[in-house]
Amino acid sequence: MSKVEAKRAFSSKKADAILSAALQEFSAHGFTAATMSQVAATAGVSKATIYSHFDDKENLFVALVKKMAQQKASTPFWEQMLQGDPRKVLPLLLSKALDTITSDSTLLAFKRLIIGESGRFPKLAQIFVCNMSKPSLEILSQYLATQPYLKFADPEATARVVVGTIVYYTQMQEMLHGKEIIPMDKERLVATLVHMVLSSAEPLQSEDSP
Amino acid sequence: MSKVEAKRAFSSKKADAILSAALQEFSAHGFTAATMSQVAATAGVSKATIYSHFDDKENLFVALVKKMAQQKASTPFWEQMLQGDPRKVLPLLLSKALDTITSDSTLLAFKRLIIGESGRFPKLAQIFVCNMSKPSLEILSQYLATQPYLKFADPEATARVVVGTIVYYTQMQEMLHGKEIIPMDKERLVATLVHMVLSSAEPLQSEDSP
DNA sequence: GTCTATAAGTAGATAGAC
DNA sequence: GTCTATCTACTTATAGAC
Repeated sequence: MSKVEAKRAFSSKKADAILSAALQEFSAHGFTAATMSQVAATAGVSKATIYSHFDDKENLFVALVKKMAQQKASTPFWEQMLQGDPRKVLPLLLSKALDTITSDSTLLAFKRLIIGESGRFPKLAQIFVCNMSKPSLEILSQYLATQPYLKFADPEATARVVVGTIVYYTQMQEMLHGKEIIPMDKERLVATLVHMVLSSAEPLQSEDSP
Repeated sequence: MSKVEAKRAFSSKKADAILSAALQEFSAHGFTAATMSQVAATAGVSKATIYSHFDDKENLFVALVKKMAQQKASTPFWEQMLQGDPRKVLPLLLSKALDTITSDSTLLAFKRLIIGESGRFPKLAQIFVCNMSKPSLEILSQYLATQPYLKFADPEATARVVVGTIVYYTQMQEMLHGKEIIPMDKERLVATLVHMVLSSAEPLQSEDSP
């Protein structure tokens, strides 16, 4: 990659270090409580260097969210898992999704940040929705809509129920520290959700008798 | 109520005004960005008066959350709605719940605040879960478990799916400003969710043939 | 109990040396 | 391009008058 291209993509060694530090600091303390001095220290640069790369604190925050949005929009993983019989695929997928989401504490803190600042930075919340929520809903909805032996009356709405259940569970248990207050076994939830999804579909034609 | 009782309940005219102002300011700007000067101005008192009622800023925040938790834990409304045939009750209840949640912008901002600060104030997040989330789940779970003509394999998990769907929808559409990005008609979601809940239950015995 | 005035500290942002 | 040193504004919290 040429120097010009690197410049166009806003990526340099220092800038990356700054954005990485910004992720840490903003996630840990929130937008306002995070200080430019601490971001500089974590990034191993001076404050002045930050200001030479980013206009101001707000701008740094915007750049961070945009970077995370395009980086974490890794849908290919889900797409390759969503193939085959829902009775086999859904339990595995949802179980795996729950494990992945609950174990990524960096992403957890980042989501706290986005939601917490969504009132003051609506545009950034929309970037998050556009790049991270929308693709998940669309991929799952698409999968449900194209099942050969199952007819879902409203695949889009069904996808909302599925994703909503997963997201709500992780928010309650992990994000809001509700594990001990409202305990719920992960597999119980997955089993119930899968059962609800499958029983709501009409069998389109018997797969045993062609 | 005697003066002593009023004191015991930590309620005085000034303290109430301060807590009310704190709700506004913290909700609008977040914990750190909200200033004690602005809280004082909104409450119509001086900063020193705030510090005579509450030890410090953090303490004021804690007092606010505790007050909101006991005030907004208004379950009696839902309890009286949850009576009768689920096929009639659930559509009405869920539709009403969505309307109520999406229209209360004060509560919306407060939830942003709780989630945003849940990393730095885990205890407050737990108070929220304990007083606002847990009761909803329990009441709905109880209702599902006691249906005479429907047998739910796991009422608790089913309640998670229902509440999760509702909460996720309001978070996406309202909290994160996703209305135009991922539009979804409210009634479509309710219809699909109700269908999924009912179709997942086993008919316990015919209600037409006793 | 409540206010005015102020102390003490820290934030974001920049000027100028290298 | 990056750093050190600094400026200005604002924050929490309090001391002392009423």
